[in-house]
Amino acid sequence: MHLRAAYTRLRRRSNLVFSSFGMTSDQYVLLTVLARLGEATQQELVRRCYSDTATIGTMLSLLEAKGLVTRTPHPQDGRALSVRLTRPGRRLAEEMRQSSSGLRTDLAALFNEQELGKLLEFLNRLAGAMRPPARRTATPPSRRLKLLAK
Amino acid sequence: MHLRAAYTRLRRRSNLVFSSFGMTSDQYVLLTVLARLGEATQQELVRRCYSDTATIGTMLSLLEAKGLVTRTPHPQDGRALSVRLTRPGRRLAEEMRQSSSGLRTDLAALFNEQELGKLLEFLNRLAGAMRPPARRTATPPSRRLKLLAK
DNA sequence: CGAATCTCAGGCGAACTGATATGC
DNA sequence: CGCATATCAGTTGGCCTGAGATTC
Repeated sequence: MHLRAAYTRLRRRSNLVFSSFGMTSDQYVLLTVLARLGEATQQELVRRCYSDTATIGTMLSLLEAKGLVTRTPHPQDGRALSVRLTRPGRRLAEEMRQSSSGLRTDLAALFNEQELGKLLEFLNRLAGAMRPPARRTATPPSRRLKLLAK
Repeated sequence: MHLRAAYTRLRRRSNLVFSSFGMTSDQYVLLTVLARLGEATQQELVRRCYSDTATIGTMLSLLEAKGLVTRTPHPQDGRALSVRLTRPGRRLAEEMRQSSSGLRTDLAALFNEQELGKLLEFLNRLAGAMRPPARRTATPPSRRLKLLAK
């Protein structure tokens, strides 16, 4: 519940900030991750944004229509797409970052360095434990059955 | 981003657990909050679930249709509804709690008592800072203007 | 062949907005 | 009257599933 409270409120406030750009916090995350990577396959963005392929694909095609990203065939892997920010995309990401500086300042004021380290470590631990079951190339031979749907 | 990772993964895993009941983690939260309160107005559930009136209203009318909750006029306040779990509602909440015991065990194993205390305190601090602007019965006489929307 | 990347179609739960009725 | 509680209608963004095409 605490996690829920913190996350939903942060997201709500972020959405408020970004709504003036006609963007959402999820789209901001995507742009920011992309800005940091420079170039990435959709698959990689899926992992880094904790989303799924269909959603990321849809979001990217929207951002592409807005001229914020480009998607070109990946040189080494014909299946994949290489996604990059365009100049306007990079600019928008920067503008959004600046417009959320107040929010980030507020957040930074909440924790001292040591506390922040601990908090991030705790969240990391939690996210690690909740990692989706590692993709197995073949489903393990046998598995406890826990169906019992209502 | 860490908060995002932890929350989305936890929610995803929870949804997986609860999908066998045809329920979502949000609905589980609502049932659980209601079980703890015994009786509540929708407004109170909105606050405790960090949601909004329209969403809670829709969710409750669905749960009511399933026979899990009842909504009766509030005795003291004619505007409000008094929401309660039905017997089946209480039973389902308990079944869902049990079916998620494995998940909760996994979570509990991640932190010792002191760490858990710190984590909850940190999240509390964060949620507190992100609290939506306190409802003012009359907008305060003057207020720093920070509009500057794009 | 199996496995991975991506697209498409459809459906769904939850969030948000704006309007409305009603009771404080 | 203003304010609060709740409902309704409509829209949206994101998640999910299942199907298919393509490439490794």
